[in-house]
This record gives sequence, structure tokens and C-alpha cells, in this order.
Amino acid sequence: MTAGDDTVETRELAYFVAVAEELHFGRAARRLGIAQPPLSRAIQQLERRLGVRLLERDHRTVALTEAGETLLREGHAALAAVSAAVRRTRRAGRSEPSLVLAAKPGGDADLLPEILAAYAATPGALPVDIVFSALERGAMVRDGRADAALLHAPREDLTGLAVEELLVESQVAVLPRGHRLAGRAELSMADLDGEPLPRWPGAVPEGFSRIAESGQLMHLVALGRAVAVVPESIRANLRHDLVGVPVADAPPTTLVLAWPQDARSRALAAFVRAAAEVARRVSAGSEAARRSGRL
Amino acid sequence: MTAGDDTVETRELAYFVAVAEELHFGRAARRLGIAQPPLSRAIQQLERRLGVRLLERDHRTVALTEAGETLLREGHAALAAVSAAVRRTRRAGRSEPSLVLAAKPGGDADLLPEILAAYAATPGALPVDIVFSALERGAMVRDGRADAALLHAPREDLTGLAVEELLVESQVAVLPRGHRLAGRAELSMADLDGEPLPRWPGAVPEGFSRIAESGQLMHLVALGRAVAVVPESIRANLRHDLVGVPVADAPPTTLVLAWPQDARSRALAAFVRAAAEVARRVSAGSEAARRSGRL
DNA sequence: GGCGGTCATACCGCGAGGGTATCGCCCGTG
DNA sequence: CACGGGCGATACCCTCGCGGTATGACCGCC
Repeated sequence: MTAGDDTVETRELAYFVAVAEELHFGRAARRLGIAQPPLSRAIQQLERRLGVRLLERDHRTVALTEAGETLLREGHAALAAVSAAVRRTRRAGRSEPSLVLAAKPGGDADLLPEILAAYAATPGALPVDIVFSALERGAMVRDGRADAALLHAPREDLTGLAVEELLVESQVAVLPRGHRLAGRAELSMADLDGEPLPRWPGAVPEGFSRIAESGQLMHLVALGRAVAVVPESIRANLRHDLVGVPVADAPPTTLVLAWPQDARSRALAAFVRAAAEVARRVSAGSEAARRSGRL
Repeated sequence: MTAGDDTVETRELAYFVAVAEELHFGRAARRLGIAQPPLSRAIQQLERRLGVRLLERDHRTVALTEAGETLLREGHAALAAVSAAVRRTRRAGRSEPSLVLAAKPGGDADLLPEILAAYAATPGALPVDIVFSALERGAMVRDGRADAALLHAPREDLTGLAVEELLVESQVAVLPRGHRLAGRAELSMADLDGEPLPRWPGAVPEGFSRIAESGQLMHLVALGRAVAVVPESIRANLRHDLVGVPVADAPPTTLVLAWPQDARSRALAAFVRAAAEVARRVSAGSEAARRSGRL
């Protein structure tokens, strides 16, 4: 009995996700651009089809059941997979192909120009479009908006992505030039204990919505409203009113090149190879410089 | 222009996948249980909606374009994500919850009884259903048919799964007792060069469709039709007419417990902890035995 | 106790999806 | 070279299900 057609349409998933996120049929319906009654019906039908109660409604409030919570999580992932499929297909069909690389402004440790040059020198290289985003570069790769991204592990989540490690960096605290700790040769995290947040970029300081751009963060630091702990490579591009001081016990950060773990593109493979090659060359060079005492 | 409603229904994806796999509208339609004309229309509509040519048809044959190939790959993944969502939701809604563990017969290195006992002793432990499968345990975890599985790395693909390493094992060649190499204390892969396939379980020997069950494989070995290289733990349960001889240069195999990488279940976490604890205890014990010369 | 808010039900209209019949095209074949 | 068979596309029709409007049932709150 209850044959249970194992297939659910993406429309139904999107409807459920909307309701589960809003916990309110009317708002969800408005967000979806439909009326409320069809939405109620669709959810009931979905529950009947799955043979599972997804929402607990008591005429005043809507709450998720255990099953509803898993469908919210899993349904989100499934919808993401569908739109990733669509986006990647569209891109694969473009007559004039290119690679899209997501990078964070100032977050490339100055490797990007060399990587681009090395790849461009590859036979059959495609044009590379750089798209800048501070916060959702990983998501862009996962959902097909970008072919690859420069990410910082372990700060950013790498699940579901294939990665090539480019560079391991220690971290520095960014401080106003006049700060009491600015003159120190080295700090520990404990030294920063009393300092205003965000200690880590991406965290949310009091009264600010979100640090979406590194210039904003640096501005906050200059104002004494925040202290940032960031990879040492940004010292090269620091504003003149700021200084970077090594933090000895901050966990090292790894700059990685990430791409969808089952990508099959010839061009992407060549790009990854080129990036790895540049990283190898550069880190060997800086290693040599360090050994010869120039750093 | 080309507003491009970014959503595609799972039905459309399933239709395209069927055509892409069959490369034949008639067969695909039969497989889907619909007539051929609506299928043709659906594919055309999908192509129009994506703004991309997916199939190259020349009145005699159907071939995939570049975009079609990526939609085949990505669409498959997306459909799998959808049915995984459905299955996991159904399971989460069951009134009497349980854990489903996928194992391979003989592939648990005899850890399973202890793991089950350790987990059962956990407060709030759920009943554990063991489901045996030789070939698709990884897929069962990925698509929600199982909560966790015992897998052998690197022989089996672990992408998309979270894992806990339980046991590293060296490998042995399984040979008929009368085999010319059966008396040797140790072999190398080179010694097996002339031997009949499959060297590795899961490979397809001439004239046989698939080794789905280890009993079949052992039977083939006993008949001299094949030589198997497997983790050493199976030596304990070998038929009396077979012997296991260590293969010095075969890459070691790791028995891992794998689960969906974003699972949130309290019960699963407890099970993983219990398994890791047992593995730690057992490998410490066998280490001690080895040191004291009993092996 | 009326009022507003929320979800469910009743009912209707229309469009999309599916079916049958047929065409157009190409290829093999006698 | 004519003809038949196989394949995908087109034409046409019908039905079912999705979405809309109107309304009901049930609460909490002034």
C-alpha cells in the first residue's frame, strides 16, 4: 500500500522551504508570488505524499516537526543542486566559453596576477572572468555561479569542494598605528582579549549588520572600533595608518583554490594545474628568501 | 530578455536523464512510462527554457552536446539529492526511529558485534538495522537509504561523506590451498601477474556479470578462476580449502565508518562515537598483542 | 462579544502535460 | 530506384491539477 511515488517536484520543495523558513503561510505565499490557499493545499499534498507530518499548526502558530526540519535542510540542498545543474548547463552551452573565478579583494596573497598569466600561457586557455565577493565565494562554486574560488581554510567551509592548497600563511593582527600594541614585534591571542570585536573578519560587531567589504573592516580598525586578525599577506596592501603585528598562536591560514569536486572541465583542470605550479614556485622562492635572511 | 526562470522541475530532469542515457526517444519514453511525443516536447521545452541545445539529433541518431553532458551529470546528482531528501524525511518521520547501517558481509573486520554492543549500552540508543550490500553501500548513505556504512578506503569512493577511520589493514591474497604460491609466507603484486582476474573484488571477470556476493568470489577462487586480494581480517572466516597469504606491496586498506557529511542526528553522533571508541580499544589491543609477540 | 488574523475548505477556470494519429526524413534493401 | 521500416517532430484533443477568489472555522485580544 501507499505506493509512495518517490519523486517530489522542485516547486513543491521550494514551497515547503518557504513555509518552513517563514513559519507563516501568508508571508510564504507572498514571497512565492502565489495566494495562500494553493500553498496550504500544496503542503498538505506533500505531507500526504510523503506520509509524514511536516508542520505542527495550531491555528495560531506554525512549527516544524522533526521530519520538517530534515526536509528543510535536505530540501535546501536539493534545490541548490538543481539550480547548480541549471547554471552549469547554461554556462556549458555558452558559445563563447570562459572560466569564472571568485576571489576576495585583497585575499589572493598577490598570487592572482601570476596565476592568471601562467594560465593564459597555457595552450587553449579560456578568458578568465574574476568576480569579487567577500562572503559567499564557496556558495558560488557550489551552486555553479563560479567555476573556482580562492578560499581561506579553515575559516571557510570546504565541504563538497575539491581543493588545491596554494599557500600556508601565519596571521597578523591589524592595529591602528598608534595602538598600545602596535610597536610589539609579536602578540598572542591573549594580548587581544580586551579588544573590541570582531576579532575575525566576517564576525558581526555590535550595531553593524555585516562586514561585506574589507575596506569597511579596515576603516573600523582605523577608528579603533575593531581589531582584525588576518593572513599576513595583506600587510603588503595595508593603509598607512595601520600596522600588522604577527600573532604567534593564531592558527595558520591556508589559501586554497576550490572547485566542484566532480567537475570534468578540461579548462578548469588546466587552470588548477597552473595555479598549483605558481604556488609551488612562489612558496619555494619565499622559502629561499627566508633562508637567505631577507625576511 | 530571456528572463530565464531558474527553476526546473524534477520531472523534466528525469525525462532528460532518461533520453540522455538511452540516446533514443522511443526507448526513453517506454522506460518513463509515457508516450514518445510528449517526451520530445518536454525536451524541446527544456532546451528553450535553458536557452541551450542539449541534444544533437540528425533524424537517425541522438547525441549529447557539451551542455547535455553536463546536464546529464549534474541532473543525476540533483535527482539523487531530491530523493535523498525524500527518503531522509520519511525516515525522520517514522514513529519508531532506528539507525540503518550498511555493511558488507565479512567486511566488518569482526568489529561489528562490539560496536553494536557499545552503542546499545549508550543511554537513549536506538535499535540498529543492519542491511548488507556488497556494492552500493556508499550510494546508500548518499541517497538516504542508510544512515551510515562501513566502507573500505581507498577502494571505495568517499566523496561527499564524513568518515571516521576505524582500522588500517594490510592485504592478503586469497588462493586455493593447493596453489603454487599457497605455501609462501609473503607475496608481492608481481607474483600474481599471471593469475586470472579479478585481482580486486568488484572487478568483472570474463563471462561473469558482477561479483555481488563474497561467497561467489570465494567460490571462483576455489575453482582457480580468480585470485582475490582482500583485507587481512577476512582470513579469520576463510573457507578451509582457501588460504590467505600477505601481499607485501599491496596498498593498505582502511576500514571507515561513513555518514552523510551534514547529518545532524543525535543518535548517529552517538553511534559514531561508540564505533570510534571500540576501534581505538581494539587496535590498541592488537597492537599490544603484536608487541608481545603473539602475532 | 465583535474584530482581526490565520489556516483550511469550496468551487471554478485555464493551461500544461499526456495521449493518438500522422508527417517528414533517412536509410537499408530487394 | 521504389518501397518499407524506424525515428523524431507536429497536429490536435482531452483531462487533470495548479492557481485564483470567496468563505469558513478557530483562536486571541481589546
